[in-house]
This record gives sequence, C-alpha cells and structure tokens, in this order.
Amino acid sequence: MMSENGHSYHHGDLQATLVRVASERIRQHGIDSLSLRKLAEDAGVSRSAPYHHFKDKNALLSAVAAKGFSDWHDKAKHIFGDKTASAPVRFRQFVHAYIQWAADNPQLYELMFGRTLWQSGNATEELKSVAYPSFQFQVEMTRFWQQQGVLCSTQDPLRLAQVTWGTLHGIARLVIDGVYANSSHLKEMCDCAADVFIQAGVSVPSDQT
Amino acid sequence: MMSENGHSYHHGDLQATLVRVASERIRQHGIDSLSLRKLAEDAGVSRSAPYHHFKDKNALLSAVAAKGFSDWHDKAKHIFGDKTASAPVRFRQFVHAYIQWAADNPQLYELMFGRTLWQSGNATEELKSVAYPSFQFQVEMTRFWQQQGVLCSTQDPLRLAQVTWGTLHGIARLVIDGVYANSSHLKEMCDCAADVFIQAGVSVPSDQT
DNA sequence: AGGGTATGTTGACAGTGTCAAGATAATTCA
DNA sequence: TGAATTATCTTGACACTGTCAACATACCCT
Repeated sequence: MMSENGHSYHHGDLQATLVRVASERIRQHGIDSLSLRKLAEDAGVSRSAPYHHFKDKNALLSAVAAKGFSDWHDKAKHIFGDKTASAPVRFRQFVHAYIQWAADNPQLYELMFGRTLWQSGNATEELKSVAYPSFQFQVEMTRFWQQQGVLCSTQDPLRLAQVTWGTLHGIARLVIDGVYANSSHLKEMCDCAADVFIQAGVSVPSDQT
Repeated sequence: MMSENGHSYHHGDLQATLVRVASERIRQHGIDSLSLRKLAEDAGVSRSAPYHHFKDKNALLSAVAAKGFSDWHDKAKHIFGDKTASAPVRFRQFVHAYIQWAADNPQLYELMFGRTLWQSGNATEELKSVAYPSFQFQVEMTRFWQQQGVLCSTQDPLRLAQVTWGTLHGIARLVIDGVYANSSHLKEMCDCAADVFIQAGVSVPSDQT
C-alpha cells in the first residue's frame, strides 16, 4: 500500500538503494563522515532498517567495496585485453590507468584497500570472493609481461606482482591520503615508475598513454 | 600539594604523559579504538583535561606521529650513514629496514602516513615541520644512490624518490592493512624490490641484510 | 597578600552504532 | 479463503564518542 509520500511501508529494494546511496555519499564526503543514521534518512527509512539487510556497518561498506572491485576489474581486463597495442605500451597504459582510477575515486579506493575492511578480518566472505580474483589477475598480468620481456623474467612472478602492485598502491595511497600535497605531476611519476620496471632495450614511446 | 593517592591536583607533566600513554595504547590496540576519555582515565585525569594541552584529538595524534617521525628519521640516518657497507648494500639494507620498521610499528606507521592526519589539511604545523625534512631526506638519499650508480641516474631524483618511496610505502601499507593476509615472505619481497631498482651490473650479494 | 594564569573538574549536548520489542506488510500454507 | 509464518520497518533505549561552557583549584609573580 502506497502512502501519500510515494513509497510503501516496505521500501521495495532497500538493499540496493542503501549501497547506491552509500556509494554516492562516500564519493562526495568520504568514509569517515558516513553514518548509518544519515544514510537511512537519505534512503527515506528509519535508522535501524538497514540492519535487516546488512549485519552491521562493516557489511554495508563491504558491499560498496565489492562493487568497486568488480568495476575496477572490468576496467583492468579491458586495458589488458586491448590487442591493438604492444605489450610494453599496454603495461605503461595500465600503470597510468591504475593511478588515474585511484585518483578519480579516492574515497572508494581507500575503502577497497584500506584497513577499515581488511584489518582484523573484517572483510565479508562476499568481499573476499570478489577481491581475491582481482588480486590474482595482477599476478597473471605480471606473468604475461615477463613472458613478453617487458618485465624482468628472472623474478618469481608472485613476488614481482607484489612489488609492482605495491608500487602502484603506494603512489596511489600517498596521493590519496594527502601526503603528496602536490599531485600535479602524477603523469610524470607514472612514467618514472614504468621506466624503472620496463626492462632495458624494450622500445617504449613514452608519449603513448 | 599531594593528595593521598599520590598525585597533586595539577598533574605536573600531563602533556608528555598523554603522548606517552597514547603511543602505548595505539601500539597495542590501534588508532580507531583510541578514545580521549579512556586515555584521560589512563593518565589519571578527567575527560576534558587534555584540552588544556591539545586543541583537539587531532592535535594529540599529531604529536604522537611527530615523535614517530623523529624516531624513524634517526634510524634512517643511522643506516644511511653506515660507512662500513657499500652503497648498494646500504640501499638494500634501507629497503629491509623500512619495511621491517613499518611491520614492527604498524599502528604508528599508519598514523604517520595515513589519511587521519594528512587528509584535508589536518596536520599540525609542528607535525609538518618534523615530517617534511623526513620526506626530503628520502630525496637526498635517492640522489646519492643515483650518483653512486646504484639507482638509474637518468631519472629526475625527485620523481625517482617518489617512486622508490612509493614502492616501500605501498608494500608496507598492503601488509599493515591486512590485504596481504600472508606476510611471511616479507624478506623475499624486499629483495625483489631492491633487485628491480638496483641497476644491472652492480654487484649485490643478496644474503646481506 | 592578592590578582592573574595555568590547569583540572563536572555538567551538558549532539552525535554515533547497535540491539530489543513492537508494528505492519507480504508470503506461504492448510 | 483465512490463518500462520516470515520479512521488513519503526520507536525506544543504551553505552559510547568528541567537545564545549562554567566552575574549582593550585601555582606564580608583583
């Protein structure tokens, strides 16, 4: 039964609405200032209604992060699968795309890879099942680039993947967390990182982004 | 005038005591679970006494972080100034020491380099005055290692410093934040990172830590 | 001695996440 | 169909939090 203000006693699709509204609030105001109560108000629902769809605040944040992972994973696959560019060029493109995506979605990135969800086993099973394949993909890409001679082939793929990902993650975090007050030279930093990793002798026109 | 329970109405050195107790609580229980009220109770003082020594919670955390910076800076200078080891060996040692220090002081590291203090200009002037020289030192070391042929000399020292530091920071964060559930291969990761950065042709016995 | 300042205390306020108990709607089943 | 079960939503409540105003005490300097 519809009430006069346009929604029934039962919201209909509160679960999805909460994730959507939460994502938007996080994008605009960050994670810290996100309160379940304001969120519920935004969704036009009372303060403890969300608890019928999410165990607690942590579970809701996990759902938001999970969506972020699948979005990023799609993007990464798209870049990696672009057959029109050479392997070294695609590596450089990937470096730029990673940092750019992080810089474009700072709050979401922080949620996805920050301590809020991962420390002390807070991560939901659903989140893990989405995130781990994304981590694994990083290793697969690394192995491919090693085979192509783009990255050093004598290193263990897993270790090298951890280091390359660590580098991207570190730069992203320093920028996002505001430690680098000046983020105007992001592109140059990306190119420098790519230069360091790409094996000598590989031809890489640096003007291709 | 001393009361019977052993402390006067005026605490005597509450400022230093608060920083000390806060550091200890942070080390043991993390930043999130630190409340000013419990902290005050630990220091044997009422809940709003700290406000006579710190503008707000943020200022107190800044003081804790500042102490962390000076501690780390001392350690870094010590390693870098060790004249008994060759330049490449010292670089490798620095990599290991950085990650090890971060892994040994996870909560403090997170406070020092995390968004809590740096995002949206929360950092105290005092904190900045301690942190910035520490950042600058990273650039000086990088320049030195470039001159010694350990690191690629064709890169801009500032950019390369950002990338090398970014790498260390990224690995540290991934481990600290619990994204790498398994941190048992830290040493191998450090060696892999050092291998990638150290220029080919430089002799580096990897068994020296 | 007395006034000013530094420091400490209690009371209060608005905010938070979370739960229990009760209300309402949808769904399932006899 | 009607009744019972289940899903969903609401209000009340609790224990927290950071922070401020008002007041109390102790120290310091003239």
